[in-house]
Amino acid sequence: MLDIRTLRENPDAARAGAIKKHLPDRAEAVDRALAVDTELRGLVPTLDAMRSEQKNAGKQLGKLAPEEREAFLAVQKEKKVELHKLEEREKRLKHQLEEELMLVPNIPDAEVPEGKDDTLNVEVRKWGVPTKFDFEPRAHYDLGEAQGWLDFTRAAEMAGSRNYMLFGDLALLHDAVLRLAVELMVERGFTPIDPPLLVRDAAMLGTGFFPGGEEQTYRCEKDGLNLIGTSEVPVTSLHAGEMLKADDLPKKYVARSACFRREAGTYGKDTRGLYRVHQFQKVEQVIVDVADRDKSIEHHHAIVQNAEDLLQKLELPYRVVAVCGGDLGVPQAMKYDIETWMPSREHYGETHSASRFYDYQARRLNLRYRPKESKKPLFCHTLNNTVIASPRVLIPLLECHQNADGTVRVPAALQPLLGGREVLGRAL
RNA sequence: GGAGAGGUGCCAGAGCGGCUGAAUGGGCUGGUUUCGAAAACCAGUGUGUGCGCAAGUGCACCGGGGGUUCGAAUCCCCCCCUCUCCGCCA
Repeated sequence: MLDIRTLRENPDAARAGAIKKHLPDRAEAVDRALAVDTELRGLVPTLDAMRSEQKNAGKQLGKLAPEEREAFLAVQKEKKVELHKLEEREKRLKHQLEEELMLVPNIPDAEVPEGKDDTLNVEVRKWGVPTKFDFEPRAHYDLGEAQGWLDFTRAAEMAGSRNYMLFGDLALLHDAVLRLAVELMVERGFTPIDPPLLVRDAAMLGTGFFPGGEEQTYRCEKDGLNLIGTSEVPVTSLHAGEMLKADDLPKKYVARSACFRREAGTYGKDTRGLYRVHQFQKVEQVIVDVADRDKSIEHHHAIVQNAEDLLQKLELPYRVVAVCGGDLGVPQAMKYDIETWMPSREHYGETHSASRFYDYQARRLNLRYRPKESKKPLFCHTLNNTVIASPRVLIPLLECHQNADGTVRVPAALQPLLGGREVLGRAL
């Protein structure tokens, strides 16, 4: 969340930010928060004075003559009732302020392009060229089913739509690509993590998925737990409530986990194949560092580069886009997506999402560090990016690397993880 | 699931109705000492928020939320978490 002071000093920036994100109702939260804040600030001095008086009165009690005591206590009792009423109101206002503040989106950076949805994202750069075929290429679902690698029918039968099962070499490829991603990141100094998949609301709220993302989240109501849609949630929450040492920063983590998404409201969208599914595996990179905007931007570029390097090892053409305001999430200040070429879609399809938050998440998570120079604790900055998400990345892997006979070429980087094999599948 | 023990500042750990925002130790900062360092010694050092140019000062905060009381870190209730034992189980 934003600092209430930011709202007081520059409410227009917060409002404009929500508008740029095409969240007009969230812009209204700015004004509601400020109204509550004003009321609260009017109340507090009165309350402080009353409490101060009460405290001192208590200390004087012992000095009083016994016959004076009874009258004194009667007066104190009355004052207590009055104080209690005001304290109730203070409590309500504080809760309200917290609620409204949680609704106010992070302010998008100036460099975030204007636009209402992903069609207005702006291409930043491209690597490789969309694959050309001298034969009729197959879509991954046709290829996969023909090879006996994929079964959507039975998966849907037992688990509902948007489910899949991977078999044989495709199951191995899926695992190999995830392992390659983890290896690359560990080489680059990231600490591997296997995180919890079920988390409390605090983690969802802290990372900015709640309020707002409840409909996208599978919830285990019996235990009050939520299945994560990304390991960003448990990993960024790792140090919630802590006071980190400046010397221990930056923290760089890479987590591999299953991810679960309800995909509510996407009926009829991307219904075929492995593109939009309820459950997938993702390797995610997370950085927690000091509160320095330039450093955050630097990290941001670095984590995008990490993902690009992996895609290049996988020999997949991709492009990087700067995500526009309307396609930006509530907590993000700036986001790059990486889109990988998917022949069956005849388009680049989103495979990665790299966000920087500055201190927006850290503030919600109460994630702080003690800077070296000043002694005042500051909120950390957080960032994250996909390293790889599978099976979605299997779409370009199968489709771009397919041969005319239906076999699939294995990029050199993956061969050691697949027993040295250069080709998967049989001639169809 | 059953039975106990506990959650206090950056960390460890006392306190168990007012004199406690909190002993003590560690850490950290500054100083003395030293050619320099270590050690030793001295001093300072919580977080948030209000007022103030500042020095300073009011208030809140001892896992979270309620309650008792003129007054709660301390007493009572609920919840969360950690640990030990028993049961169950991968």
